[in-house]
Amino acid sequence: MPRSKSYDENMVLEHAMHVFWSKGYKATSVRMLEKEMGINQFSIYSSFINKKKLFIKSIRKYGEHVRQNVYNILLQENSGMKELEFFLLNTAQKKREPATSRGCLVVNTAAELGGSDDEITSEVNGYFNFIRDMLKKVLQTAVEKGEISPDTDIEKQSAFFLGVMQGLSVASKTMDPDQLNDFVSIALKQIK
Amino acid sequence: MPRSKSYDENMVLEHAMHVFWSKGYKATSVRMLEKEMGINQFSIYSSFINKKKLFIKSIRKYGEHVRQNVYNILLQENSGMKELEFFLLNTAQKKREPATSRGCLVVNTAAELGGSDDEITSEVNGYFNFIRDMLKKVLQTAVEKGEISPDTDIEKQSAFFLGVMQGLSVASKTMDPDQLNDFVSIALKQIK
DNA sequence: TAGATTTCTAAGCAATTGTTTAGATATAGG
DNA sequence: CCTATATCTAAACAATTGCTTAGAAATCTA
Repeated sequence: MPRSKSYDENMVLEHAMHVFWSKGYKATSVRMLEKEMGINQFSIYSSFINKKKLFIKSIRKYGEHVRQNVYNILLQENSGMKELEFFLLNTAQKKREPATSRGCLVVNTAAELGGSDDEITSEVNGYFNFIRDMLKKVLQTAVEKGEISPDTDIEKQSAFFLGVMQGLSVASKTMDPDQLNDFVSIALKQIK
Repeated sequence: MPRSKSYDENMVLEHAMHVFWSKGYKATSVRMLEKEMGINQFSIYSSFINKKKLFIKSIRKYGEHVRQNVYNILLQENSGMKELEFFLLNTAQKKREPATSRGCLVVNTAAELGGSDDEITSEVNGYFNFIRDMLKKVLQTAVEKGEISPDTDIEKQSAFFLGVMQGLSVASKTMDPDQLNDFVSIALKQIK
């Protein structure tokens, strides 16, 4: 009997994610979301309840996005040091593209909202746990492949590379490509 | 003939800086600034023109603050590797104190506002140039003292440690003290 | 002490914020 | 082809935003 939705919740959520990614949480108004998502405020609230819940869903969507388009190589079963090296040098080089100068949505969120909201904080922590777990696995594989020393302290190194990636997100907005390259190169050289 | 100001512009600016530091630019309202600075909106606008200009002055004030209270050791003429090591391990350990979980105001600003405003962007860049120059000098001294190899590429290493410090600001909000320690330890070990 | 001049108080401004609501519109099942 | 029910449009909501203003209060010079 009911009327059917004229939009795909998954599609409009992806648009919302990009707005939050570009502008940050506070600077994104519901009016902007309306335009960018292509649906009315009523529809936003009926699908996502309120702005904060939409933001949290956007962070999750961002997680899906990077899994598929950014960390896909690192998430492959046999990815090791070569892939990590390629990934880091590659993201350092991508600086010129404006899409990269947005940095990481989750790093931006951690910086903007700090620990001011519990739900958002736990979402942020969940994301970084995922990144660290991914790094652990990559480093473990690298050891098994003999690319790095079997004495490598994977726990410490995964914390290190997570820190480097967080720094990279900020640095991508403030450093030129050469400096970014230096930063990443030294981070990598250290483990060889 | 005129009436005299009942507040010290320098004092109230310091209070404004702390509000921006804790809450970020967008999340800080002029009403909050009124309360925290202890003066009326009229006085805020008569002394600082508008919110953005007050924010920029707050960033500069933050620069003074860290020069005197955070980087004072590193800024001493003969500071080298020992001081850099002490500084990094120390800030990694200070995590439990809530004052530290605010991260760095300028990193937060870079993340929140990206390149959305030219004046603010150039203020952010100026700050990071100062940090990198400070690091260069410290590393140069470390070479002269024989603490690190004379072959050290100071340009690259200063970019690296700047990136580490930017990462540290984000990580201080998301990592536990042990992980922070691991992050910093590896960053330091690499140069020895 | 008088008066010129600035600072302060506090109310008010229009614009924007997140969120809600009333009524028109469309659609699937009987 | 109805009609129940959900979706949409668009206007409105109170609260808050950054900023301004009119008038009262205070102070230094003369």
